[in-house]
Order: sequence, then structure tokens, then C-alpha cells
Amino acid sequence: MLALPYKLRWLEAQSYTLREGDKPDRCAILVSGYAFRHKLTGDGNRQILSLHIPGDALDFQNMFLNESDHNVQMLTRGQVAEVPRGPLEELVLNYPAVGRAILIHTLVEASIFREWVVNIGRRDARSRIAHLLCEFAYRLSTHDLTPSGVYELPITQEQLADATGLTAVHVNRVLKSLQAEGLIDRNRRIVSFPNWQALRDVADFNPRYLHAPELAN
Amino acid sequence: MLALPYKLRWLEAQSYTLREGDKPDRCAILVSGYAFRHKLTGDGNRQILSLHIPGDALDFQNMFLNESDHNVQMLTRGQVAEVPRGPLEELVLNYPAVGRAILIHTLVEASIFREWVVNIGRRDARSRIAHLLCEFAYRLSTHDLTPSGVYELPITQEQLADATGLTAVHVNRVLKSLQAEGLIDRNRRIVSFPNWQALRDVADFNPRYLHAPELAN
DNA sequence: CGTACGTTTGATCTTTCTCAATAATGGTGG
DNA sequence: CCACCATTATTGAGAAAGATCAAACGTACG
Repeated sequence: MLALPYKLRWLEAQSYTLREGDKPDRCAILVSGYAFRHKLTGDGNRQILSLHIPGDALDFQNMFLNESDHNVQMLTRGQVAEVPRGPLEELVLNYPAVGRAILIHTLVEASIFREWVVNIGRRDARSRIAHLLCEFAYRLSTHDLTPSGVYELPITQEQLADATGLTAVHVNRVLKSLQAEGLIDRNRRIVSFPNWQALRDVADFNPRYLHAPELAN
Repeated sequence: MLALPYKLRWLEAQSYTLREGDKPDRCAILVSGYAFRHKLTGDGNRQILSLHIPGDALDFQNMFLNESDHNVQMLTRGQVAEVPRGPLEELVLNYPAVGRAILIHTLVEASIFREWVVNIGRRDARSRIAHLLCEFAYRLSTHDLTPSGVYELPITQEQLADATGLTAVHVNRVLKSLQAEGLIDRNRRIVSFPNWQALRDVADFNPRYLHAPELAN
């Protein structure tokens, strides 16, 4: 996989790696910084579909399809490795071990989408937000991206609202109440979790859907 | 693909083809009838994740993972073809054309999950329900499963509620109001759409996310 | 130092939920 | 064919979560 041609590139916060309707001709792998997927409704509301951390393949979801069905945008400034579509496709299809790894990556991402459906469809605001925080922290920690248990949450309250199907005002209030209860500790965008187990309980968070062991190979 | 060993089997409504936590050892392809995926929250609420029509692979989402993260259940009585895991994996990994088809199928299913996130997260009850009806009708029609423009919707209002993140009571009211406006026409579980374009508008339905042309190959 | 963006707060309004009861419907055994 | 039962659908009244509107407050950054 490392033998593929690629181009490292810095991207500013808010810049797009892919827009809905585009025909993808390359796949960006996130190297540093954070990114997110989102989609807009007809009346202009935004729904954030996933958050991405270094190591994630940003455009793979659309790579084998003819046109992208959503947008991928940088959350912070960061670096991506862009791999052209042709060689990547060839590698994926002709090397079973690679094909298997990519398929698993794709299936795990689908599993995360399913959990988001559950989160937004069937949990109240408090659990929803707690769940998103748990997921983010858990993913960072299984990738050894957080030495400390202190997380930089590179996301505005408005983006958090768009990720959870709420409004920014309500997110603000819920965040404050989680803090008042000692479930989270915020200082600007820096968050820590004084009582991880209690937060997990509030969030109804069960990491099974992240399939961490399968991804470890 | 047709050379794979498989076993045809009838399943009753409500029977499971896969449960959360199971280790999948086979993949069921739906031959007749309808099925759905769902997940339960910690306090027992159900969220339906997708509806399936004949031709869909029911267990593929978990096939390459070690344990299933959700349940798959029959909506109606119907028939499935069960393919054992080993031969299917081998075929998928060693035949690029098959691998490609499976990958595309998987990516399209992920795209549908994303649209459900948008639907539940950012549309009101009326649009949500209309959207689900549009999706179902559109998928049936692109598979030539509905000669007539009249659909049997094999789903209770409670299931519809669990699919849209609403309550059964509210679904009932919305359905009645859609009918009063002439956007749908119901007689028991039989539905037709007297004004498809108007329903699409209400639903904010854009079939791009279904990637019908890519699936046609 | 001013401007733009993000956060916080209050007051009020709406959508949707909850609880509870009643009516249809479909299927079953006699 | 009919009576009975379990589901499902429908309706009403009241409650609640979250949305909306509007304003003030911070903070980073050019």
C-alpha cells in the first residue's frame, strides 16, 4: 500500500476534499488534523455524518461510485495524502489482503453510520452528545492519539449540533449541564472526562460497533 | 456467483437471520419477502436501520467482521438463500469483478445509512415519513418489483416510527395528514402516490444517494 | 482596536411525546 | 360461518424536550 503514488498536501480548515456531485478521481487519506463528512437538506440545514481522525480514508466511500453523495471537509488545518483513483482501485481489487482490509474499513464505517442513526433517532440530547464525545475519545485512544485522557475537541458547538441533530443553543445548555454534573470538564476546546464510566453510562456507549479488534490487523 | 453453494430456506415474519453479538458464519440473500435491520438502545428502544427488498444481501454488513453489531429480522414471511462464509469470502477476494460488485453494494448501503442520518437528524416528521416512503417506492420500482405504482407497505405504524425516530402515535397523525392532503392514498397496508412529484418535494427526496446506475451493472 | 466568530443566557413557542382509552382488523378454533 | 383474541390503528388531552428569536458577552486575530 505504501508503494502507491501519492501526494502530500496541506489543507486549511474548512476546505473541501470532495463535494456532493463530484466525480471522485482520487482518495485522500487524512495524515494530520481532523475532517468531517456532511450533507445539506433542500432547505439548507446541515447534517454532519462523521468525524475523522488521522489515518482515516476520507474519500473512499465514494471512490468506486460515479458521483459523490456528500461533502468531505476539513475541520482543522491538516495534511492529507492523495492517492489517484486508478492505482488504488487496481491494488484493492487485485490483492486479496488489501481488498480485505479495505472492505473491513468500509464495513466498520458503515457500522458507525448505523450507530449514529440509533444515536440521533432514539437517544435524548444529553445521551446523544455524551455518546459523540465517547466515540471520539475512544477512537482517538485506540489509535494512540491521546497520551493523556485530555482531548482537544476541534469542533464548535454549532458543528456539534449539526452532528447530533440538535441546535447550537441546546447543545450549549446540555454541555453546561454535563459539566455541572462533573461528567465533563471543559476549558475552551479542551475536554477531559473526570468520570469516564459515568459518562459512558449516560451515553449508553458500547464500543462494540467500532470493531476495534478487526481494525487492528 | 451462482456457482456458490447455497441453501434456500423459508423464514417466518419476525424471525431473525442474525443477532447482535453473533459471529456470522453465513450470508443470507433475500429472495422473497421483506426484512429489516435494527438495533436496541440500553433502555430498550428500537431503531430500525434499513429496510430490505428481494435481492439484498442481508448479512454481508457483518460477514468480514467478527461479531455482528446489529440484528436482522424478517418483516414478512419470505425466502432467503444462505451462502456459507468461507466460499463467499474466497470468491469476493479472489475475483476482482465480484469484489468490485460487492464493494459497490456495500458502499451504496453505507450511502443509504448516511441519508437516514440526514433524514432523522434534520427533517421534521412529515418529511421524514414522506422520505422513507419515497425511498422504498423508488427502490422497488428500479428493481421492477412494482408493476403498478401501487405498493404494499409491509410495515406497521410502530415499525415506521422506529425507522424514523418518532412514536407510533405521531406517525399515525402524520400519515393521516399526508392522506388528507392527497399526497398518499392508503387502504390498509396498500399505498399509492397520487402525486409523486409533490410527495418528493415534501420529502426532499433526491435519489442520487441510491446510486442506481452503479448498481445496475 | 475593531471586527468576526463563537458562546452564553433568557423568554417564548412548537413539535413531538406520553398516557390513556376506544375502535378496527385479521386470524383462530369451534 | 361465528365468537373471541391479539394486534394494530385512531383519537384526545396534557406535558416536555428541544427549537426559535433576540441579545449580550468573550475572545482571537488582523
